Amino acid sequence: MSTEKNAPKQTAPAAQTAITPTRAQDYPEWYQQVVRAADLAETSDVRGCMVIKPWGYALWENIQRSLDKMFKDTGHKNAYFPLFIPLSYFEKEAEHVEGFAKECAVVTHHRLKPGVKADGKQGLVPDGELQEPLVVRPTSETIIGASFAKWVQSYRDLPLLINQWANVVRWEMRTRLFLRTAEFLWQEGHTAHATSEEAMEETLKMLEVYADFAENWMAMPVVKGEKTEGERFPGAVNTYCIEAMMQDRKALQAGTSHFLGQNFAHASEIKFSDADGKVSYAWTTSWGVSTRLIGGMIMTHADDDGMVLPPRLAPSHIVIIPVTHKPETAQAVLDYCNKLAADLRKIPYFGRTVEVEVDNRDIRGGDKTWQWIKKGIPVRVEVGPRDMEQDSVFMARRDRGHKEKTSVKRDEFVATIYSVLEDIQGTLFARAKAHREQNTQRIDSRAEFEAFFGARNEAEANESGGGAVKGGFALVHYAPDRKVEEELKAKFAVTCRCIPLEGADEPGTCIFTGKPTTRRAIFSKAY
RNA sequence: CGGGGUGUAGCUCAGCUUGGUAGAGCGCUUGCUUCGGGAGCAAGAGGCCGCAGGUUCAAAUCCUGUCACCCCGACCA
Repeated sequence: MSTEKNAPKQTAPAAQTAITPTRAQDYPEWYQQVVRAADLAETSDVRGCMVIKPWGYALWENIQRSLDKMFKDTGHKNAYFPLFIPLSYFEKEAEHVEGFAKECAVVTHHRLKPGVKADGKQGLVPDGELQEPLVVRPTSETIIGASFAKWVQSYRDLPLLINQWANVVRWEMRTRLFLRTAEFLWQEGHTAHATSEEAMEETLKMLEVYADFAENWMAMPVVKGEKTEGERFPGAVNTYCIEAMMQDRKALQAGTSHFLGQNFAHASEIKFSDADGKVSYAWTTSWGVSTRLIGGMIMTHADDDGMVLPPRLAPSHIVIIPVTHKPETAQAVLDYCNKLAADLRKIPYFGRTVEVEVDNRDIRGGDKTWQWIKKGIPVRVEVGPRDMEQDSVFMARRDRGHKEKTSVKRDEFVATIYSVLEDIQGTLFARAKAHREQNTQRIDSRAEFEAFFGARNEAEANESGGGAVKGGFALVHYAPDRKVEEELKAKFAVTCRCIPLEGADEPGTCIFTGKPTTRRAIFSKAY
């Protein structure tokens, strides 16, 4: 980051924050600092790849657990397919190849031998060239399609509802922790159906599951919508998505669900005999969400003091910090804290029990407090000799100011912790939703549209940062047109995020072409 | 792939223009004091200055090459 750049702002007296710079000063840098301060992940020596640290991985495990149950509840089974895809499989679907060709890692050799490397030094060099190169999966439609072709013979084998938890590799030019990394973790659902209607129903059902998860677990409000042609998944007939607004008012595509028609069934020969003995190609879908969701959670909830975790997914809910600087009471306080933790851990909370840390590390209390604030733990509790005497605890919530602490009777704390966590969860969602609504505008002319996004460009250009910055979600009448989208992207860095599914039809005219339309679309800058 | 920048202690960086074989802050270790709170003082550990050549009595510093990373662009279901 550039300290010179931020220096003028520091002339105004500002409250000290745990994260520097603040969101208003330099949002992208703030994001990186939050990831680091919260100990979620770090960059690795491998280009574009991240190391997910225990606190971040625990968050991913909670995402997995919750989503996995939702998938199972809707009839899906987990399976696992190879990391390597023969190049010839990949070539079967023309649009698909074209869409991914520029970002593929390719395995061409299968052993090493001593030799002279590219830099002229002695070392190990690849040897044993493969007859057919293997592509490290950027997505698995083709390799799973090959299995589906074997598994499906009759209409009685359908629907086939499969999910895979896996890593994938996309050789992106520019990467950012969680938001876009060369390797990332995700789940990919792949299903095959006898009819187009069933496949479409599945596509929308899973979109609904994603929206439910985003809003009710991540506390991240989303818009469900359909992508325009230009933003579609390569090879898909329709792509649906959930889009969320981040705190800098840019959109994040948080999940996608694709109706693939019979394109991949043709490519992979997924055929079946129907009840009349006629052979048909299956209708397939695919849908996925990734570790990008963690990036979305950060940019939705985190503040200038670091991460803020929604309780339903938080790796841990409560940290108890014993105040043990007086040796004569230290052990008693610690015992009291451990007993409190044990009682809290008996309370069920969204598929698990309340998880509690007793932080008895030998470091200063203030350090502990700030570390946990930065990690985003929902509730902090301090217990010292005086609290113990009164049988009470000193509680602070991450959704409120760090100085706002209240003394609560111990039994009341235990009795109300469930509703406190739920209250935090609700507050985070309400806050994010209000932010989105404040920054969503219905726009009815091209001039207004340009003012909405153009003003922001000027603000960015002169580095003024927060304050009067405009932009956000623009709800406009739009008749899909690739040329218009290309122009808007070039001029304003704005893309059509989706055409929202919800809400009544509203006839109008496209603000760019004047063609008649039936619904409004969302335009925004995006990650 | 085009333009710009940076590689010096675990982290953030200074030193380089005007060559003389290394510094600060934070972090870490130890001690004392302090502490219902992101402490103070003191001592200590830690780097062949990205890599390879070259110039020179002498290179973190100058020259050439190379690698890596970052930023802007292109690209990004």
